Amino acid sequence: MAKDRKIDMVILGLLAHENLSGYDIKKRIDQSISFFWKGSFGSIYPSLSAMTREGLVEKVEDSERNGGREKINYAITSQGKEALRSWLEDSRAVNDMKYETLLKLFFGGVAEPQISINNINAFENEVRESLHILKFYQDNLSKVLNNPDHMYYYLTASFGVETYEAYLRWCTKARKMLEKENKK
Amino acid sequence: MAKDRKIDMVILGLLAHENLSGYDIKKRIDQSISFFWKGSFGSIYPSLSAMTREGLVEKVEDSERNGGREKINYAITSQGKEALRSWLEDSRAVNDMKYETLLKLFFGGVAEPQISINNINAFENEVRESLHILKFYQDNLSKVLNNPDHMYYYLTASFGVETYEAYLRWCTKARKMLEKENKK
DNA sequence: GTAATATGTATCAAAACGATATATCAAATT
DNA sequence: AATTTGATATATCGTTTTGATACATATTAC
Repeated sequence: MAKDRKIDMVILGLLAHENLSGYDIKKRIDQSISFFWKGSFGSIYPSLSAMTREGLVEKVEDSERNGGREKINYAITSQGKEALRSWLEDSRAVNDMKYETLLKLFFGGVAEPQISINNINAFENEVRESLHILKFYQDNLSKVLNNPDHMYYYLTASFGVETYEAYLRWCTKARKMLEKENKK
Repeated sequence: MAKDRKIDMVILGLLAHENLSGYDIKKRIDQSISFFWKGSFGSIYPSLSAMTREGLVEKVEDSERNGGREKINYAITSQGKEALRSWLEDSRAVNDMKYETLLKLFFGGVAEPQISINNINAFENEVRESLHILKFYQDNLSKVLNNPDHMYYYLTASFGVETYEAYLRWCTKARKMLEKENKK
């Protein structure tokens, strides 16, 4: 992977809006972008250390600490903002998928069709659930499109809705084909 | 990541059909499944060594060597077939996305809308190209559906076509919204 | 002839994952 | 009042994967 650290951009992007701790960053990732990007503590904390050393972020006082245990808050620096911008302005982007469901389906021929049907059903259930949540986000965001930031969030949510609905259409077609095969 | 090595299943799945070398495996991955799963030499060769040690695959003679340099061919063992099957029969699957395009869009608010339009255009061009190839595959596979294996390949190709077309529809909508914002 | 390209195996540093360790604090339970 | 539970919070470890590079042989092009 050598010399890239995409997690840096995730963190810088989030810090561009508000100061956050490593724990907060993880929460934001899980809540808002996890359907198209994930991040673990094992990459977040080392990235914060590295970026502090490199001057892209800096530690700030834990203001408004009303209870809860002490936390280390980070702020983006002007250098960090520059790094974020130049990444944004570079239209090259790597979109990397790992669909274990498709991997199993691709090799489905070594087992009975029913096995593949089960795998598709499990996938479909997960997708249905996530789609529900995504639609809820999309709906809420559609009401605050006057705020430019929210428009960007709305567009990513819409991407999710559009693709997840495509997944479900495919599930129906694929299952039909496999059930036909199963009856042979 | 600890204790999983998904690349093992990719290799076992491919070896279930024919004996292959590490180099061949890489080619098969790039040609057939790269739109939903990737694999590098840096994971393939260590996996082959580990699985040989564990008895899931074994080295076989390089039959039909008509020129070309010497290669190390591998075959799946009965133990390997068992491992492949029990993975297939487990309907739990992790589908993990890394859409750098969406990441950039999510943080689009820190730059001008034109930047995001450029990013979407770059994405759209890539998708259009891949869709072309996927449709070609799908078309060819639709003619040989009598072979059960080909049906599974057809279904994965169809998944790609369905989702890539959804991507393109979304691109058009997103661009429109951003162009409106750009004129403000 | 020789330069460029394709074939082939292998390893390395860096990045990311998922699990785990450790600790603090608030709320609920006993 | 003491204890357990669970949320908050930081950090690190072993494992997997990536992408780059090294190295060597065979084929094709000029």
